[in-house]
Amino acid sequence: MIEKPQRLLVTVDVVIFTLRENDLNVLLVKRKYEPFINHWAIPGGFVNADESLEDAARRELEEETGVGDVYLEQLYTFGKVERDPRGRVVTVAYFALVPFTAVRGGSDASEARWWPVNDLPTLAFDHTDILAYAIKRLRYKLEYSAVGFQLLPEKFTLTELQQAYEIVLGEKLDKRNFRRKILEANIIEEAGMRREGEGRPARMYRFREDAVAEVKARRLFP
Amino acid sequence: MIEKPQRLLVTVDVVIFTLRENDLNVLLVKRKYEPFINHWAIPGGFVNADESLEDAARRELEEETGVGDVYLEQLYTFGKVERDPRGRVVTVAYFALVPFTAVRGGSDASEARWWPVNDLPTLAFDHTDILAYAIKRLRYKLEYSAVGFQLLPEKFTLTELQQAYEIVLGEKLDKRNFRRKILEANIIEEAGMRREGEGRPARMYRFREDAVAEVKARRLFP
DNA sequence: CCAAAAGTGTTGAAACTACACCCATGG
DNA sequence: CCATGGGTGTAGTTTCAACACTTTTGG
Repeated sequence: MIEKPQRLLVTVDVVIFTLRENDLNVLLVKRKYEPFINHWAIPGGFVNADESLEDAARRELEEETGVGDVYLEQLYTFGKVERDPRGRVVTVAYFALVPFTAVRGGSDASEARWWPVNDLPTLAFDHTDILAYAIKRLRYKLEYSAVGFQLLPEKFTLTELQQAYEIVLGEKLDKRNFRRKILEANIIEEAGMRREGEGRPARMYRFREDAVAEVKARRLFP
Repeated sequence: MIEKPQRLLVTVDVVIFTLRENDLNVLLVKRKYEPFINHWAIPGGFVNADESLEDAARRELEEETGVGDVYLEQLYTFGKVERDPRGRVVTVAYFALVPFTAVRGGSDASEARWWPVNDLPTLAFDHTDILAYAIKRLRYKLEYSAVGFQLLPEKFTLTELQQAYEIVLGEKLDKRNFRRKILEANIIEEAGMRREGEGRPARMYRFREDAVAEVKARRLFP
């Protein structure tokens, strides 16, 4: 029963989310080669023998966005035999949350652009499945934990945070209840008292470094 | 920047849980070769080029337990560079829940035995981490969803189900509240009215095939 | 009739939802 | 002084946890 083990191609794909133009957006790259030439795809690449999976994912992320130190989480590993027509490729999918303000154009020469998740092109490979799963997981996480911040700049107002949640979850939230829950969860702290703009100035907040982002206790939102 | 992609060794490891002797147990195998010879390890093996990850996991599961059609879920993919001293090996970890009654001795020649999760030997590779994560995830899933059934035979009493939850979660639960929540969740149905034994006969239940096991709504248990 | 396990309801506390007005600033 | 967005409290409802006794069977 002992066979010589076979080595497989292993890639990481990174679903990169941001908030842009009042919509949840995802970064896709246009493929320059067959198969699926000119189709849009989730950015990704092969894992080198001398780098961990997460290192590979961060490398991809940074190549595409210029951003390294953002929220990155392993999503799922996709390993159907026929998922790549060129041969057996296992892909470890990650998802990342980046503040749009932090993005610098990708250093990579590949053509890349943001797509609203509600208006996507047809994707290469099984990337439609991967993206659908990533969106589902993001919504789920937002309901139960506090990762929403990761889509915003370091400092933000409660209204901006609420808008982020509303965009991702696709539903309106009650202002008073939202603020109460966020503040009671004790995951943000004040960061400067005001800001420019119209109307009454808002308090700014930042994520508390010492806070446990995983608010396991109960659902944060309905 | 285009390099020749490197192929990696990919294994699946399957953390197999069961209930046995009033304890949560996990199946481990004793390694017959270096490295970590004579250490205990999570059962696993290489993924063949012509089988999906889940197929490979089910193959391992069946080799060790004789059981194929049980709950199996992908856990996480571990890919640090140095996790295997022989070289780069990425492992996709799964966890399985099997009713102890269903287990037939492994067909594999390897020495295997059940270990209570509270009294484990030192494990090979990074398997201590993998197992710790699997236990955490199992507890978490049990609180929020209804997978507890998967550790029991097809038909079971509510008392047996409650005991299963108590063993995994490591805490006593209130009988009346437990029954109310389980029955309101609408995931089990009656299956024969009674059974032999001491005391008053109990109703038997089975999992409802048409039920959605993922009870997303709210925590089932405190 | 006794031992053993099954089964069943209620009450007070906590959490949740819905809801409308005043506040601070810039122009 | 007005337009704009920021900020705040309460009441009714639902959910939750805590708790003890009666029922059914076998021996």
